[in-house]
Amino acid sequence: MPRKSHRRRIYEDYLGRIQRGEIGRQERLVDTAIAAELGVSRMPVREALMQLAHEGYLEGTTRGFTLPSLTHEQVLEFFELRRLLEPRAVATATQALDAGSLAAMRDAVRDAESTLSSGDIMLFFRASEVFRNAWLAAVPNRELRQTIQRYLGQVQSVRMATMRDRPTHEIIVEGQRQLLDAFHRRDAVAAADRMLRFVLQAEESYLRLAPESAAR
Amino acid sequence: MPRKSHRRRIYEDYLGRIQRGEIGRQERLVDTAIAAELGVSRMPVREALMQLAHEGYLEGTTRGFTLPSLTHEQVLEFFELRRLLEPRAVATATQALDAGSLAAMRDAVRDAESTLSSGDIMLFFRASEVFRNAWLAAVPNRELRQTIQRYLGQVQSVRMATMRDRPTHEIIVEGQRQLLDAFHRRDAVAAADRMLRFVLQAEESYLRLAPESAAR
DNA sequence: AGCGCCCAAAAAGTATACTAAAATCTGATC
DNA sequence: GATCAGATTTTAGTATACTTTTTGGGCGCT
Repeated sequence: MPRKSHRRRIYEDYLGRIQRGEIGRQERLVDTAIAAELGVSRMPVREALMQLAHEGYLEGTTRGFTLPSLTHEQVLEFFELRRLLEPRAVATATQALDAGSLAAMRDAVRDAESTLSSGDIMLFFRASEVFRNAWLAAVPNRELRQTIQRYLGQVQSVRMATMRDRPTHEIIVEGQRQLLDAFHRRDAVAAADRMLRFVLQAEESYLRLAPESAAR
Repeated sequence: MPRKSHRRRIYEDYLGRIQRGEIGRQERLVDTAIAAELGVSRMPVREALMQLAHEGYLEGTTRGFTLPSLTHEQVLEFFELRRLLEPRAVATATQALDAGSLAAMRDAVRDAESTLSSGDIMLFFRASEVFRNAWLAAVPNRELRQTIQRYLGQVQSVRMATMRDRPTHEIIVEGQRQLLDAFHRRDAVAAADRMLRFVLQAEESYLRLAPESAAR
């Protein structure tokens, strides 16, 4: 009777939770516990969790699955990938964005701006997700898009942490404003340039906030 | 008593077969059949095959796992990724290569040159693998390396096909010669430039040999 | 109290069995 | 001869039970 398999539904459920930052760093996902909660057997749960692990969203330990613990070095490595891929990605997206995506990004930037005074970090976080997902969905190269999505899922917790920092908060909102402007003007070159600057600024923020220490 | 799990051994076994091109395009990998052959149950085999599918090395169909069937568009998308990542990757590898890797690449280029007259395509193919794996292993950025490896596994069949073409054969050997020269001189800039040209040439070869048609 | 050893609990791994869905085959009907 | 319905087979999906490995804790020893 299930049009989608249990495995697939559980996979999508937990992928969403991870991407929305709903899984704590110390939380341990164990197949038997989840299976009992959902009223299914271990196997579909186990396979869903293993799939998430294979895709880098979780880390399999000998005592349940947890969020991957990134080292300082790994975070810097992801920033190198971002520098290489994201400028090109936004450039190609600029030429493919439709009116709906542009409107969604306008709303997202407005929400993000409002959090500068309200201090609502969770809204800021969600608005940033909306903004990013909107342009990312417009990237025509599917493989490029998936590659970016893969590592973005992994650095979720790092982004979460840096976004709580006030100067970083302002930098991100300003970056989104200018990217949006470039999108509206269909200026792919400006978008690429701004995105590269954006990534470099994010890296600086990270280095300033996490000097030497383990990345979380 | 198995130090490694069945799943892991089967995974590594079939990953190797795929990467060495030992799996035919029409071949269907079915867990029950493999399990019977190996004398184990379905589950470890199933999980190994699913892991390979999650990582892009196989495609799960309703009738067993097969090699992924790439569309023309997908192949072009992978070439875009290669243009973005591989020049940077070789540049950083240039500065990290040790003597052993350099020696391995010298031997590989020598083997590849010999196949220009002998026509031994399989030796040429293996030598190219050795050459590529040698510099790839020296890329310090682990995430970058893994990203490259992921898509290289998928375009295996396309590479196989283009390498049978005589002009392409010559282009590849010449590219390897010049890359090796840059590596020896520790000239990261030259290596990056040559790799970009190499990827562009490979793309041209592909377009010439597979005009419009599905990529198999 | 500190140390190690052994045992029990927890979780991964594997085996087996059953169910569901999809593809292929078969034969009847037009 | 073509086509379609149903049966059969093949394979994926799930459930359950058993085994192995790992970990943490208790217990005795010094």
